[in-house]
Amino acid sequence: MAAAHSAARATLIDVAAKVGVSPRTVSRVVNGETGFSEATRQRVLAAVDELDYQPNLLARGLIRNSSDTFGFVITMIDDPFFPDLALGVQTAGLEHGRTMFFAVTNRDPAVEEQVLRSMMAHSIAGAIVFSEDHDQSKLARFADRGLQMVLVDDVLDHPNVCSVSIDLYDGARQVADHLVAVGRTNPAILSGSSPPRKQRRLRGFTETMTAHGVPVISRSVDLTLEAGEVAARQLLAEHPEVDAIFAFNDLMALGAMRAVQATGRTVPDDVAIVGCDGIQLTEFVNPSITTIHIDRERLGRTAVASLLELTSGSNPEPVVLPVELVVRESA
Amino acid sequence: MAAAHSAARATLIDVAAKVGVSPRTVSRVVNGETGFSEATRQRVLAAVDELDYQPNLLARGLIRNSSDTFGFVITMIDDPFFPDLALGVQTAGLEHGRTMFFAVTNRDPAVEEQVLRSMMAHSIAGAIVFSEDHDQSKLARFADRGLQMVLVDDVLDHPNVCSVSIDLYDGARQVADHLVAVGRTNPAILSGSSPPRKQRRLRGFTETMTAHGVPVISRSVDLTLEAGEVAARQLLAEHPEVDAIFAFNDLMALGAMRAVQATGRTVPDDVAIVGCDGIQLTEFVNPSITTIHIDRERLGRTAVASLLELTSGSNPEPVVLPVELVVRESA
DNA sequence: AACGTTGACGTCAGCGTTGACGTAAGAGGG
DNA sequence: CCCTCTTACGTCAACGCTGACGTCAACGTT
Repeated sequence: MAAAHSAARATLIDVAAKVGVSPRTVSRVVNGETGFSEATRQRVLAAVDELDYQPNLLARGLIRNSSDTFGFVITMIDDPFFPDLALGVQTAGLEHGRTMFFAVTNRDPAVEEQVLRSMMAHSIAGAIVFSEDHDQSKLARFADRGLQMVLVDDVLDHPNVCSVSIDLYDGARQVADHLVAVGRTNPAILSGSSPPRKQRRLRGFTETMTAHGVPVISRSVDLTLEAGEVAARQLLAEHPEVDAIFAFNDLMALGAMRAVQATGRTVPDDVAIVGCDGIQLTEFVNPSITTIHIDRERLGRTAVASLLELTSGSNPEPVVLPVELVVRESA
Repeated sequence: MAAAHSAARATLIDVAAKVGVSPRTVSRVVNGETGFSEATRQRVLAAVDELDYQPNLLARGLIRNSSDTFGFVITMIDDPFFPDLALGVQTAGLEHGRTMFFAVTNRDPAVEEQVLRSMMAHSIAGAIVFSEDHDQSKLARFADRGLQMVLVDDVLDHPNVCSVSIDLYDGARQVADHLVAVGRTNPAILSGSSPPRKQRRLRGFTETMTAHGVPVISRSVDLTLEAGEVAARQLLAEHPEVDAIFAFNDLMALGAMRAVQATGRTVPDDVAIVGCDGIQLTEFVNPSITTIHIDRERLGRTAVASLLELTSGSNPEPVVLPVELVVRESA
């Protein structure tokens, strides 16, 4: 079977031979260093163009012990939150000419370990990671081994790690205030099965409700539509008085809404529904879903900016992006 | 400004020194070659474990002139079709221990060029590409330079290229048959602004309708929800007799449905709506959308399988996956 | 006993690049 | 005219790994 037919890629040596200089000089021109005349520069560039020379990034990465590539690791991809985040990461990365390794862990710690190891083996410059590592020991170990990381919606105190998060405490507070303002008195929250440090939504909601003198029923469930539906059905069976459900993400909110409607109740008249993330879906279902809007693309861009800072040697401030409650029909 | 704190990674030489053999022997063990005793193997593996040795994939890629990494390039990511495809690609890739470069082109040919060049500079083994290159000259040029590619839903006759597609001609035929069966006589199709060779949906629909003696109104529009909405509004204004709209993808179908409803018409009583792809959204809107279901994850897995074949030297058969019409409320 | 064969290693070079350092020619200063 | 400095290069080694090939002891064969 024929191997890939390919005109062998031109190297520095080929370019150098063509111009009649040493490879080192070509390297200098290509990398924008100094130490060559304008005339030489022109001739080198012409040869680069003619031979369609492109630096071998593996060789460069090998001596520099770090490639220009970064990793992007997320837990799932069927929640539109993540594609939107990925778009921001990709766009910002491209603007800086960076190539990106990509992996979905399916919330499996073993997979997370595998992909981070693999990325390290490729000498990535750093990684943007959305992890659900419960104790952060794994992340800490990678950081100890020298992997620089930007954690999305998570924090870890380590010189190789910085953080980009979302002000979900405030978002949840806004939700609570809104629900109280529209007269709800028996709210429930479907919180995600995330690590406790990621439960700012839960704290913001319950603490604000408590301040209003309103008790909250809380359930911890999987972050999927199906889990939201099942949980809401049980919730309503056990607590028929519930008149508002705040879900950790929009998919769960949609699931909850279906459960509510399946019991013959009306949204929002009988039960108000509020989601979180502001994915496109929330606009198009009936009734449309009130949600905490997160600028996911901006979150991705910010993560890239922080990573570039981190890998260039400085220590970026943790970022916390603001959120906005978008009131629609469901609450 | 501290550089990344890192315990220098162990190399073959470190492992060899620890065991008391040559690096070449360690390499042999690590790569599962032959030529060492079982006792040596044990000792090497123990040292590998103890030093947490991981091969430097840049160095390996440099000598082999090809890394174990492959590229995955798509045009957009806000259409859930692509995340689902990505999930299949990622999962299958991971099963084979492959790391994946990822890029979104936003249908910009310049970006497509940039990312493919960048990936080639990283000596990727091959790429899975969903392109909208109108004339395929760019793809052909990359193939000529030696890049092995699997095209998704596209074909190109070149020894370095193979293809994984979807039987959308048949899908469109099923749609046409169904619409005729439920008594529609004035169908329209919102086709995408894709290259002609990707218009099998259009041909399948019109040819089948023609066979039924039914004329078809056709519009070519952008593959987005918004474009679908605008196009359907115009269509209904100019052709109020239209009683069925088949859209190239589900997002356009949803846009069309909104336009229909905005004119006071009812779906499906006044106008039937059929989409394509079978994204989750179609189940949850009201009315739920009849659509051609594509197994996107399988498509992704298949693409990986073909790429692995292609890069290992054989010439995989073009694959065409079957589709299934899922009849819901909208038609 | 001489000889080929096999297994289990080791040696060496080189993939393409860049860091560190060397050098020769010209400019500028005293 | 000598000395120093700068500019514009070139040389060499090394990054970590593996392909090609060499070596040496143990074994089996005639």
